Formats: sequence, C-alpha cells, structure tokens
Amino acid sequence: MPQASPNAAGRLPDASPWDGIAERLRASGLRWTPQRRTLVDVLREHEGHVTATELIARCRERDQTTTPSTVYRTLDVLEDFGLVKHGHGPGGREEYHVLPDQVHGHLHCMACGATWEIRPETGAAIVDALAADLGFAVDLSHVTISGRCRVCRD
Amino acid sequence: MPQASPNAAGRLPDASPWDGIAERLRASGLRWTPQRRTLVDVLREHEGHVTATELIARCRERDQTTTPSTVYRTLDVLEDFGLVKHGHGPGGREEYHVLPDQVHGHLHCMACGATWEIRPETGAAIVDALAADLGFAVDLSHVTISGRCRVCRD
DNA sequence: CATGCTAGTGCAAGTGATTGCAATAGCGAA
DNA sequence: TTCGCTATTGCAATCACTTGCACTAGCATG
Repeated sequence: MPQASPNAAGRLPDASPWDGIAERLRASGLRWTPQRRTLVDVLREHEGHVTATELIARCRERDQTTTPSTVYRTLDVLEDFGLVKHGHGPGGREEYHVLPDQVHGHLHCMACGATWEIRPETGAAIVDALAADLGFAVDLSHVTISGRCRVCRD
Repeated sequence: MPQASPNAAGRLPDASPWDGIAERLRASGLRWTPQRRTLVDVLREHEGHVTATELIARCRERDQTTTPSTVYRTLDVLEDFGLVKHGHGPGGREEYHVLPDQVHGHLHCMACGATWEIRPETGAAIVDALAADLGFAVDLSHVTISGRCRVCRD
C-alpha cells in the first residue's frame, strides 16, 4: 500500500518535481485545491503514459466526487507547468506523458497496441529532416507515429 | 494559408479514380447505395484535407436525411479501397485526405493552423530512422506531426 | 420479374472530451 | 480572524465519434 508521506514540509535529498507544486501554483496566482491534490497524488505514483480516462478513474478511487471536466482542466494547468505533456493516442484519444524527462515522441503498434518512446537520436533525425524540408520546427512531444513493431510487421 | 494540393493542375474530366467505384464495390460483394453516392459526389469535388464533420455537413446539404454513422461507416469502406486515408488532426479529430496520390504524412502548424504534406523524400527519411531504431514499420499515411511552420516559429 | 440472402441504414444509447455558467472556496490582505 | 476578489469547481449541455440492433433494400440468381 503506497502511503503518501508529508512531502513539501520535510526535505528529502532527491526532490521530486512535484514537490513545491502547490507553492508554484500560488506564485502564479493559481490555487491549490483538494481536487488538484488528488490528481497530483495520482500522477506522482504513475509515471509514464496514461490516458485521461485512466487518470479520471484513478482519481475517483481516491475521491468519488471527481468530475472529468476538473481533471481535464487541471491537466491543462499542469501542462503549462511542464509537469505533463499531452498527445493523441491511436484512436485520437488524449494521452498524457507524466514528467517528460526529455522531450520525445511515441510509436504505436497498430497490431499489438504497444507503445514505445522514440529515442532522442532518432527523434533528432526526424526534427532535422523536417527542418530541412519546410523549415518546420517540430514539437516532438506531441508526435505519435503509427505502424507495426518489429515483432508484428512480418 | 498554404494548402498543399498536389494535383491541382491539369485535371482530366473523365479519368477520375472515382469512376467505376460502384462496380468495384459490387465486385467485392458490397453495394452501391444512394447514401454512398452522395458521399462520393461530395468527395469528388473536394480533394485535399477534410474533417469528418465537414463531410457530414456537405452531405446533408445534398441529402437532408444523411446520418453521421452512415458517413463514418462509408468512409471506412472507401479507406479500404484506398480512396481516402484518415488521420488525426490537431485536436485529435478525424481528418480525411482524399485521393492520396502517394502515401504521405502531414505537418500541422500549432500557431497558424495550416497543414502541409510531408514530401516523399522527407517521409522516407523518417521511415528509415525509425526502422533503424526499433525495427518499426511506420504507416506514414497516419502521421500528423505538430509544430511551428517557418513563418510562425520566430 | 420475383425472391432471398445479407450488406447497409437509421436510430438510439454510450463514450470521450469540451464549454458556459452559477455557486463555491482558496488565499492574500485588512 | 474576517473579508473580498476571483480562480476553480460541478453541473448540464454539447460536440465528435462509435456501436448494437432491428429493419430496409441492393443485387445475384432463378
């Protein structure tokens, strides 16, 4: 049972990017509400890729009164703070990537449904190719490319 | 707004890929219905990129009784025949590309909203990069990459 | 031309995501 | 501690898209 312990007050050596989020919000004139705390708690223990729907479900586990609109709006705010990045999954559904340590795109296998991250070097190659083509500045974090993975492409 | 339309020049009045579509459907055990005719009529005079919503609206101009589900289902069929290709636009919405002369991806500028096609050579570079990375076989036709175009990226 | 098989249609319900609006509640200041 | 401004919430309505199901109608065959 993952029990959240007091974080902001105590100072641990390896600080999480989530620490001080409340203060950072307030510093921008925004507010720290129970609903936002719930979502951040969920995100804190769920790094990687998540769909919006999944996040809503997990929030509701903790707080039955969670409403979708609030979650979506809070995710927008957190995206402004760089704590999550959203993209569109296979079916065009919202998909969030938590704590993007570095900007990267995603690969989605149409056959088995798995998702991979595009490695930085490969991503850079794509960015360069498109810059050379039309002078386009790609936002790699928003890219999801479909296809078939090594295993499924036979 | 720069809208890429490859075969805008020199269109031959009688050599349309849409000709004989009825027969091709029948040859596959499928049927040629008034509803399908309406959609094909709309598509025939609307090459380039269109959203599903826009197509539904245009169909309804011609036939008030048009229902969304039928349009979506017919688009699926036409996609099987290679007459349209669907992808997901900026907001994750369905976007159709009519008569894809060659498989290509799309670029979308987050700032001005314009859409470009990725040139074949550039697309090939992307495909190669991802094949080398994870052995991934990219379905280029389904790719939409967001970013900022030359003009907007200042 | 009439018939039967079944692809296709329309409806209605359902899911995911967004938005307008009135009521609520952070939180900085008094 | 109380007050007031306004960010945020929750609801309900709406949009985009999908799906299950009963009925309709293409069209191949006789």
